Amino acid sequence: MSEDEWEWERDAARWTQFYEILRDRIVRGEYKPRYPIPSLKQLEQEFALARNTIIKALGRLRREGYVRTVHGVGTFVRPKDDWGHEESATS
Amino acid sequence: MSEDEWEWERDAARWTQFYEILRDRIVRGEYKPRYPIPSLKQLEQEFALARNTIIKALGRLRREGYVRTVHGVGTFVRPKDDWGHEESATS
DNA sequence: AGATATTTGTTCGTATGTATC
DNA sequence: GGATACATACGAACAAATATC
Repeated sequence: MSEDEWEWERDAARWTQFYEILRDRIVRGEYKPRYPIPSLKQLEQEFALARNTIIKALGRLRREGYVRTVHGVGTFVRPKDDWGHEESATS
Repeated sequence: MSEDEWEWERDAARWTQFYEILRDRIVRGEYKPRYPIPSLKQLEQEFALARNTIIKALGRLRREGYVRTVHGVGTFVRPKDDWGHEESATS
């Protein structure tokens, strides 16, 4: 634990780099379809990022079909077939 | 929708022009007393302005008694009696 | 049923870096 | 140099939806 100290690049926005990290974890299977990714609070702590920054990255993952969010519950990885689809209707 | 493309004058600061637009909307009654004006995010989108620019305009509206802001909630139009008063204590 | 905790969502506040005029 | 304006990022307050006890 406490990897801490993420090395954020200076030439790219943090929320974009963070988006890529999460997307990689999904694609690599570290976060599996139908399961929730860590909560905002956990992500805030793991990456030492502000809530808003995380939400911005999740918004992109959502738009691109990688995750689905349920208010008050969590954010879940969607089936592979949905990835990169800019919106679909599947679970 | 998507009026987009506001014609900003070149000879006046944008935040001043924007302040005048909001003030007009209040005076004309488009934004009514006791009701909230659009959120920062909405105003950012409607006018394609930076957050800071909007906040600067709201600061003047606040100082002149047109609106009252509650952190985390919104910015509300004040009663007509308060307009142009450089600060009062009314709601 | 009710109270509390968790989680996501929205809102305003502030600060910094960069670029432009 | 100063004022303006944009993008980014952190912080904080408040709210809504859900889950748990």
